[in-house]
Amino acid sequence: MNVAKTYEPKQAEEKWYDYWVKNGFFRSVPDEREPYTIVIPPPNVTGVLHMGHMLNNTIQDVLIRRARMKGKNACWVPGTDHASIATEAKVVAMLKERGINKKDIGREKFMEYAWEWKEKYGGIILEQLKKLGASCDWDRTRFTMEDELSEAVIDTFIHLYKKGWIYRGIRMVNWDPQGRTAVSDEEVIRREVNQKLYYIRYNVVGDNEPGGYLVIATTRPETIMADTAICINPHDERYFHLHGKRAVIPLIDREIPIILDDYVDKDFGTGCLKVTPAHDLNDYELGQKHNLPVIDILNDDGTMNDKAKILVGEDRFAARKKIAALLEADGYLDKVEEYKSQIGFSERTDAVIEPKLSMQWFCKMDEMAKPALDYVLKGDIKLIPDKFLNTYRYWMEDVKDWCISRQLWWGQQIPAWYLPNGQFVIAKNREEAFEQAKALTTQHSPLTTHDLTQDEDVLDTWFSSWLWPISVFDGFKDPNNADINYYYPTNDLVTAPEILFFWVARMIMAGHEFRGGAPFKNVYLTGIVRDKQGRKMSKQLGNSPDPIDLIGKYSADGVRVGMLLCSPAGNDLMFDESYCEQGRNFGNKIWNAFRLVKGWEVDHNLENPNEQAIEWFASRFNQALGDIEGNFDQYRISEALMATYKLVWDDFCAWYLEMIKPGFVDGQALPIDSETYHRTIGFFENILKLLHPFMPFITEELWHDEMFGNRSEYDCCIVAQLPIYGKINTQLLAGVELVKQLVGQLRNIRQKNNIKDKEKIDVSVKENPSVPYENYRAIISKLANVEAFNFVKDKVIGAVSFMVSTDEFFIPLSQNADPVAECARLQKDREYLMGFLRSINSKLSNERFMNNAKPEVIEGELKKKADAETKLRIIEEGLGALAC
RNA sequence: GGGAGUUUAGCUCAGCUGGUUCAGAGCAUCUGCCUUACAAGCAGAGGGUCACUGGUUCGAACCCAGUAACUCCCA
Repeated sequence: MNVAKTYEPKQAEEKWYDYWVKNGFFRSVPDEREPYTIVIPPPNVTGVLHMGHMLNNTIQDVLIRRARMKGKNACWVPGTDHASIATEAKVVAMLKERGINKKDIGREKFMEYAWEWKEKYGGIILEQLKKLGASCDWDRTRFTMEDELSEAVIDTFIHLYKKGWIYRGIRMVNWDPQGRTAVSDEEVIRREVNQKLYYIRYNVVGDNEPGGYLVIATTRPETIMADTAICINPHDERYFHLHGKRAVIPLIDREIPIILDDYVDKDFGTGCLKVTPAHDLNDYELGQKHNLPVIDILNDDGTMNDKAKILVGEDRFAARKKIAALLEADGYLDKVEEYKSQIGFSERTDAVIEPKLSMQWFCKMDEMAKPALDYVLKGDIKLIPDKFLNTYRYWMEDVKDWCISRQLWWGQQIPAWYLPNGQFVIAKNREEAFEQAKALTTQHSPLTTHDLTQDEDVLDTWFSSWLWPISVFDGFKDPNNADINYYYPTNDLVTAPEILFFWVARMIMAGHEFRGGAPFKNVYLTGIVRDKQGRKMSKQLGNSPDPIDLIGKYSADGVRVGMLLCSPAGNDLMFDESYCEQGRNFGNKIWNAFRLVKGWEVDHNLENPNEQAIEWFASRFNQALGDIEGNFDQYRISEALMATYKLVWDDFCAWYLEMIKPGFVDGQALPIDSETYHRTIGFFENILKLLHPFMPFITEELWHDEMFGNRSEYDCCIVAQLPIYGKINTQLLAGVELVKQLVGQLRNIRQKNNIKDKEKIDVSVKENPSVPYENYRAIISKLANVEAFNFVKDKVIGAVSFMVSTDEFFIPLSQNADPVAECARLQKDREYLMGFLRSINSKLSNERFMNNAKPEVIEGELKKKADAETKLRIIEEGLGALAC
């Protein structure tokens, strides 16, 4: 036989992926079958595959392949999002390298470069998914910034604006000075950072005494020039003398009022709070309340502007150091303390977020949040695992308006058009805007289309993504088309809990608003992939293996299995390469089982000696099939995999194949009978089907081997129908369980007594055992190399004895068993059994137990008692025979 | 500071409505094997005070209360 000893996955992976694509197995078009739909969480178009994607997409592929094999019309829609901040940052960096400044070339030219970038790098991540085996319908690949999807975004904006749900307003936003854009609350990552708390003296006007100053504590001394008040708690006795006074900002000598508000915590810092409305959210609110002016001293890039009066042009962090020195030099700095606090960082650029007042577009959430919450509460949409329900509710009940504008170019430009007088209209294009604008203006001031200027900003990428399940099926352009009617709502969504709110929740809102229903039925939330030390895998830390390297090392099937082995739903997974190794080894095991069967020669004249083994495995297979189905129903994918793994490795390879495989005579392999052979091929084929969703490549490779017969072009594992649940012979299953225990005992005794596997042994069992062992003679003698299997009336003196269930076995050895050791063993067993009986008897004699316990529990106890008593009697006989 | 979650074998996890002396799986470990499918393997074995303290119960890994550690979310 010239089949390689180890499985070589490389060629198989390429060959079969191409074959699947070529034959259109991933392709889905509406037909009369039941649809099963997944839309991919669109990865960032400029991104590369990381471990999180691997996990996420492996799960989706398992689900989609399984659905396909259950006869559903499975459709997995792939695509990418345009990731405005990340992509724009990359394009800006590329231009910078070429010596080009974004501002110099203007919007249009910039967009050309950006598209060029997208065309060049945009496909990478999808190509990588193919390596993993992802069976997406590539003909349906979408991109959130392609024309049709962009149109959907603009139409949505206009729709919501007309409803009064989109408005423009000045708000404190999270400003990313590096990306020079506002980012949403969800894109801010808070981290605890060691900082310094500066204690700064402010002189009090009209108080020239030596102690005529107050002290404030701040972590941001560079913002003192933006102060517009000092606030104290009206009940703070220390500061009664300051009521109605004014203070002077050091260095710039500007006078500001001292105001009173309960908001100030008397115990924090000095009890005096500097109020800087332009640079702190709480201060802003305080400022609104007290009608304070707003002085913004920072430029968009985080440098000081001329309103700061000093340190103009300095970066905020440089300014902080310098101002501390200036304050100290002039005697305004009381002291500096170490201080720990949470600081926000931009998820995209990692820059420290600057609270900043700016004009932004917002989408009102309250009305949309309510129905979106109800879908989940009522169970129309199931979160898996359901522990996320609480978090979801908590967030949705207190949802803030969504800041949807971004100060970028890469994205859909906001369809707001400004008139010269500052008024604006919302329209799909300049012409429509002009029509609307005309209505706003008086006849005396004629307007031309060129007088309109479009809003410079673009929409948040999530404002595209939230439409994804609808827009990929052109549900906006053509709300009644065949695709959306067939595929939508989708079935399962597989994503990370981190984006439960800003993606999942908003998709539900969009589903309700635009289609009047939920966009999917189940949301499977995966965990975060962490390294062995529990750290989140990230590029910055460099603790993430390259998925493509992993595939090269362990095969795509191996990595898929590796990911799933350590991924309980919703819990983080501590990834380790050794799981992939386990996956690879599993592939090799399957390969070798195949080699074994392939090597058999069939003799049609032979009788089938393996009836029991065959019937047993058929039952065992059906039993496992039920377990696996149950696991999938509950989305316990890693358990479904483990059940499959054990079925294949333990039951099929270690037991079944060993039971039936022909032996050797004089170095000559014996042939196998035709029935056993064909039944085994059938089992193997079913196993390939069961394995396929997890390990698509090796199963497809083996599927096409001639051993399984001739296959037509479209007869592929990927579209084979999963085996149908058949009947289970429970008696047979129970019998073989005992046979397996017996074989285990025999092997154990061999090892303990140094009996070689090749050396035959005789075994006797006491008459009338609980299982008809004579039926299993062939199996037992094969698996344990037993010569004679006898039934005896009495104990065999001098033999090693042991028990399986309540049956007593003897192995006569050439030299008699050591009576002392035998005695000790029996005594130990007796002790255990007596303890066991005591505990059962105490239950059975307990009135309350007898009154309260369910009848079947009591029955169970009685059965246990009877079994234990039988065993105890046998052991005592044995002890008597040994006279110890 | 508020809320949620986790804690079971060396590691990663199961353990459904309390009911076998109930503690289980995979990997890792140890021992013996290169036995003509597979050393990426075969056979066997060892390993746990179910975080801690108390309570409810005839009976608790499971229910309740408190404590500790870790993780996440929100402020």
